[in-house]
Amino acid sequence: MINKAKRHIIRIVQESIKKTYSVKGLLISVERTKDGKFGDFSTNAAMMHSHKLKEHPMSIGKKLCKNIQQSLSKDSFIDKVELVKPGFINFYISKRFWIDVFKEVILAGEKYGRSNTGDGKKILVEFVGSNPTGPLNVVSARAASIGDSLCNILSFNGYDVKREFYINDAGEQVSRFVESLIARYNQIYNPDFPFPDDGYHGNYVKDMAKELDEKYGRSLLNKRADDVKDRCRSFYLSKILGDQKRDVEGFGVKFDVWFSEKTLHDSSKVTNALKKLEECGFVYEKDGATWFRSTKFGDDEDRVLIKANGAPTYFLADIAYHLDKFERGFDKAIDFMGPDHHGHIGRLKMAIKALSIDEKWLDIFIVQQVNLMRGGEKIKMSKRAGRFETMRDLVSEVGKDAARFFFLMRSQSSHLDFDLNLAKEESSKNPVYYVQYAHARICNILKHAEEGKIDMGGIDNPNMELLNKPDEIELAKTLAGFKDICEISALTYTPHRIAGYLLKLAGVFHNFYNKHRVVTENKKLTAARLLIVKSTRIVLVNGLRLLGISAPEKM
RNA sequence: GCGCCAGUAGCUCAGUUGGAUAGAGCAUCUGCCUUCUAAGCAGAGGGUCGGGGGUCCGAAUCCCUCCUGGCGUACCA
Repeated sequence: MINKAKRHIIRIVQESIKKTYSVKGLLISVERTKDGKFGDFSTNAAMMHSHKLKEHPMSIGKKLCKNIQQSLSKDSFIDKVELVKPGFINFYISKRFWIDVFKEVILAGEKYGRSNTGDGKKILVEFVGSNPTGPLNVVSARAASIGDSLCNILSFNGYDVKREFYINDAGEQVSRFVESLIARYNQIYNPDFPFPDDGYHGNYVKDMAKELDEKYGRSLLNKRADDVKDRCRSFYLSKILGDQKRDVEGFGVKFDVWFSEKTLHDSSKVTNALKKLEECGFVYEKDGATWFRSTKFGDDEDRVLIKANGAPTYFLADIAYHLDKFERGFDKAIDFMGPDHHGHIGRLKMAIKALSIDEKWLDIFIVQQVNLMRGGEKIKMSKRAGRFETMRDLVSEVGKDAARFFFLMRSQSSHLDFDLNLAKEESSKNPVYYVQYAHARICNILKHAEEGKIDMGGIDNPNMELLNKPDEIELAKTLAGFKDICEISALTYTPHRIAGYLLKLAGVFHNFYNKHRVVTENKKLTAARLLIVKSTRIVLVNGLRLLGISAPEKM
């Protein structure tokens, strides 16, 4: 709808330029105005080209404007064209044009807002992935909301999207965890058994040791160390991954692939990646270790790929992982990483470059930290104390909808203060309810209309001309903007725009609701207004679905 | 020291890639429920967009510089 208008206006302006000036190749842009007092669309053509044409913007604008006005046919959907102060040419669109949106929405239904900008491109989004050394925390919850919602949005725009969870089930941290677990297990029988200095202190390790004890009893005490490690490893991994999977699914996220880092090592993909880097000439040996010449790409120092002890670093494994993604045929890969991965990003991109993969193939975003607040007080998060920091506790306290919405209101790159009291509050202060309430209200109107058994003679084709109140037009314009928002949000990987849009739409609707009754004695008007309300509902539902948030019919 | 991110209303944050008088929510104040949900609406106050330069017809947005905060700067992940 908006695109249609935009294209039309661009053509008109171009023709007008052609008629007035002989200069060729002048680009013009037409934008939606952000304020209604400047009309609906505007072009800055006169200002943009005043330099090239060596003429004052207002003077150019005057000519163009006059031309355009003359060329408008009587049945054009452009009501008015005017030239304003610095040189903007503003276009006012007729009410009739906007009103058509309601029918368009109803017709498209759950498809309304979709686009095909993705053109079936295969895109892999990796998010949440973490060390399997404990329950998922609130930052993971934030990443889950953002990653999942972005995937929804990308699919909505015609991309072929896969969600992937990377399990860091190899390397140092896992060994450390196993050591901690073995220590806790031993402590059941011998309280003096030493606990490793760099071990995991959380209480869940003790709980897990108890479960281990339930399964094996004393039998592990006198087994070979290697054997014990293996058993503990697989015991705890399946346990923790099971928990993480449940947490994530309880949050409404379903991953297509749970990718194990260990399989990269086992399948020699890691060594292959190293070989490729070698072939490209960016690898050398020093001090018994194998290094990546990242300084060639602007790094401060070169980075280790194979440690002196012969074990590959996380860095090398991650290179192998991304090479694997590339070889799986994805047109694009997106990673969401935790704040602690800051330094890693640049290096990973360097490695990608070294493998002569297009830099633009990989985009990496940091999901910033979350401060949990309660009544203005920051809750101190400490892994040791194992206090309120897990995704599960968060969801059980504030609910999936509130948690997701709060995470999706903000852009992922900024630090977030998450107020638990506010998220829990069932009141006007809580933005989640604000949006959901709009939906519930609509459902109630529809129910009311049905119960009233109002006979809608000729309801099949209500007379939309009856809709001419400013609030109705405003609603139409807002609904028309949904598609643009979806597209921008997909193109810039910013799901929070959808949340922002929904808040706006809910506001416009609440305003309309308070000023006008939908179901009245006036049957024709009722029929037309029911169409408004139904189409608003569709957009609310579509938007909430993109965020993974429910649209309750009653509140 | 170096690198990345941030600094916008009392608080928490948006700002569609350079547009017009910088926007929401919370908090504060004033109105609105015999009529489809008041979890709502309308209105008011509140700003040197961290400071200073520069580019441009036009800057919160781009460039330079300084100040402040967070994080990173491992043969951890």
